[in-house]
Amino acid sequence: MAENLMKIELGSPFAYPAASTESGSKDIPYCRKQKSLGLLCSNFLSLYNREGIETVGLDDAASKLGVERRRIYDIVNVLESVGILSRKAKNRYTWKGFGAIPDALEALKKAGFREHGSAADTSCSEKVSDDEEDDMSDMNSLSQKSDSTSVPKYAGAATKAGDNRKEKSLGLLTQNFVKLFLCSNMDMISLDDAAKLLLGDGKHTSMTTRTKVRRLYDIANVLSSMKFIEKTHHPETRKPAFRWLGLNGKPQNGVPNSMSLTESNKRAFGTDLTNVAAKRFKVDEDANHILKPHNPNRVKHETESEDERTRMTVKGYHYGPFAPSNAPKVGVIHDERGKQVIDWESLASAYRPQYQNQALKDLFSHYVEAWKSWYSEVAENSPVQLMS
DNA sequence: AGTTCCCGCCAAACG
DNA sequence: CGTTTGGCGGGAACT
Repeated sequence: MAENLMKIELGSPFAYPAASTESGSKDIPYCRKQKSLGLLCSNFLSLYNREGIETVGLDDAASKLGVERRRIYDIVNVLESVGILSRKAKNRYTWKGFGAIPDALEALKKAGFREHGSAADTSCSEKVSDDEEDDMSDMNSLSQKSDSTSVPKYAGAATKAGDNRKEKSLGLLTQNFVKLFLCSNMDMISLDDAAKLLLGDGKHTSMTTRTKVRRLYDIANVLSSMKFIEKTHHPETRKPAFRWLGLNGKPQNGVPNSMSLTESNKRAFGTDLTNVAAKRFKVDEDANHILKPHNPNRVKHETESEDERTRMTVKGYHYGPFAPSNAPKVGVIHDERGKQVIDWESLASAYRPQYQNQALKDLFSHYVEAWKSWYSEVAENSPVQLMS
């Protein structure tokens, strides 16, 4: 009997059909697509990404977007992980805007490297903590107390089922997911693999993984709507995976002349701890990536006709100033981090991961190592486009 | 049949 | 105690 119904706000321009218990059924059958987190995120962003906004209330957002509170928490948590929002108080978040993203990502990258500074580099040149100024952005609210933030590392005993709540938060998961892209050489990964990696130690029950993957889907949808990542497919294995786009397809500043001065613009875009040079656009996947170890795929046809948009043309909603970005933005930054032009996915499939739960860290190093050796081999063989 | 992932129950966390 | 947050996983929409 304990029937607990959450009431759904109606009457907003986005009011979803809601489960019409009986009768009625005059309108749309129900379209899952229109209720996706990704779409909700787009709406959320276009609703708040405008001048004048400096705080967002959860209740306000929920009713304006026509969704239950629960959904707002999901959106807000991942947005906060990327720096767009910041929890100010109960029921209230501070709008930081897209301008805060670069710094947030930078901080994540640093944190990521700090955590598992393996890498097994030949010279093992640990980059001393030089870098004057240091991360300007606060240590982020998500960074809990000491303790191993993300990846719990190998731990023989149970991780003291104490504050597991936070360790499993969507926000933390998001950050770790992003770190995966920022700190490793892999720029394409399947959610399943990501789940295993981020699962940390612990026993991998089929169920725990499933749950984690569910969460990753949620995150991926939001990140996708912001164009941080893009869904693709592994070249050989038709397995779906996500590729990191970073700050490539989006304008850095929403408004042309941000009112007053942008206080958060301290450093230019020299950001990158990985050397290498600039990458040019995205490397399309197409049918040309063989796992041939000697594959001189430098030719890279720049066709990129894989665009078949599908611009999620909702009934009548529009994103605000950002999202779509089909046209070449003029003020685009040069790429926040030099990524290799080479696609590492080829060898990835060759290495067919089968790691289980023992060493995620090892796996990590493996990827790096594998890529390195392969890369140097190719580099010697051909010029590769690494122009600085 | 497998993948994607929305819904909302219900328990921590926080007044 | 009531609220706010937000894990978590069933199971339905979508390949």
